Amino acid sequence: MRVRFAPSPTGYLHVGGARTAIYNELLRKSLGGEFILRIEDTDQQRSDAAMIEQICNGLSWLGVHWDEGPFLQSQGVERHRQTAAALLQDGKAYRCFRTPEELDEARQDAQKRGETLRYRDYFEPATKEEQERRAAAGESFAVRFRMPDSEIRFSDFVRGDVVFPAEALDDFIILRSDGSPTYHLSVVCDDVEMRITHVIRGDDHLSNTPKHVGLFQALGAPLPVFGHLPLILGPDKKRLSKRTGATSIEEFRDLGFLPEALYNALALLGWSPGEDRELMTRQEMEELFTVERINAGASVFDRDKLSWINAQYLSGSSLDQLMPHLEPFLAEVGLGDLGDDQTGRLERAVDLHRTRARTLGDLAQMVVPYFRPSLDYDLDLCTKFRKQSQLPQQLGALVEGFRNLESFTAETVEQALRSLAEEVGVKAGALIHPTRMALSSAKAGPSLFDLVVAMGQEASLRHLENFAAFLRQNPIEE
RNA sequence: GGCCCCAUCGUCUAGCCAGGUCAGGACACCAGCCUUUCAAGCUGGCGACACGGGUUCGAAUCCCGUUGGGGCUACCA
Repeated sequence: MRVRFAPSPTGYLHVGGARTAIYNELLRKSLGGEFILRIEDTDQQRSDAAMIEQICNGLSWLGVHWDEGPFLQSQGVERHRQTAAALLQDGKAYRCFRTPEELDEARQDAQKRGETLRYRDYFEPATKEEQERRAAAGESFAVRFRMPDSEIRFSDFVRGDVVFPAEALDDFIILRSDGSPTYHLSVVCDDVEMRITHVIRGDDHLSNTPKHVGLFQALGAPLPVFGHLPLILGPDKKRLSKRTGATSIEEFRDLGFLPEALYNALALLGWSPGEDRELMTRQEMEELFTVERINAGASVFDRDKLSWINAQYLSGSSLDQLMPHLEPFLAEVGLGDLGDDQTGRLERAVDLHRTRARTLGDLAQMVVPYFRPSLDYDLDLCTKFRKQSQLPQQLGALVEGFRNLESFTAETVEQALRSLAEEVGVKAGALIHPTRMALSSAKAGPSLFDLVVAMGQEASLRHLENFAAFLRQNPIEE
């Protein structure tokens, strides 16, 4: 079996395209075969080389692998033209000498009468002899495919059997008057050439499929199996657009989502393996994937669910998997050149905070205090502590207690803090909370004793001393 | 307008094809537990078969219609 993902490089890789690519890959993996990447750049004006690279990069980042390509559709134009010529020769297509203006006018007239213009009802194709005579005389023409005069039916594994009555079908252009092939001709030619067996693409092509079926038949090529994926909607239930949030894969990457998480989320959008399975490894998805379980209805892309899935991957992945993805975000918060000697501390810190983060950006932010020589404390957040006149000296005692510890572990640190609390007659919490503030300038976070150990003895003492000094300088008298 | 497609909690969905479980799960939200705090985790709660007709002892499930969404109707893809 051979599948293809065939984006047109008129824009970046968006979530809809990415999901189509994912389903293609999943089907390929579950059935075995080849996955071909083909860039549909027949519209040269709107195609852009930078976009092609962006699409490939997006797929690579997501972890979608293709076996062949990327092939540029534009490289096949000569072959497509020859196909059109053969169709013309066989009388399966004909030269159309009407100008676009003429057609436009006829269409508008029909519109006024409340009708839809059907080319083949209004314009009798010229006889073959006349066609050749006028062409030889240098008259400009487009090549129009003669649709069969019968209904077209095909089966779609998402929709079931789809029937288009003969009256709804019309002859359509396969070669423009400048000799360039149109999309419909090119896709079919390439799908035939590449021996594609399964065509998975967006819903918007469902109505185009009868044209393609007509072409496949005229070419005497076996029909591939079709599957048309429903649209992905934004939270407003309208087609996903930039107005309502991120739409490109790169945006999601920059927002701090892991590729595995996005892949999982996108796979679940319109497909479900049943049995209430949601979080799956790629291998599990490949094993569980069947086209029969793809939904026909459009679905809203839920950012909250993606965030949750991302959080699950953030806490579930190994540090080895996680760290490379985190790197760019560390750089963004000024932690780009931490030196190898800090790797251990960094990993401990990441490990401590990963269950608290939803995105890589969150995580990078949380880790910042571990690598700052001193922290800025927020006066308002510290109001409570500033009112406690005994606190600076208690923290001083804590510094001494920590300094004298022979081994610096969560247990020994906890013991030291608790015994000091008992000594000075306060609850442990009365020392725990200011210590957390001292070390992280935050009022909440991981278990304090884990935090102290991850911070390290030297840095902990330094922050504690700084914080005590800050409190002495900013007291609130009561 | 014509043709084609779609319709279960706010969202993603299971169930539909082979009618018969309090319509199940997840996200979000709310509450409780855990706890030095915040998360995570655990427990519970809230919440849906778009509407109207049929067929049937019985309909989310089958049929028809309505409404609402979407696509195509290009010498765009």
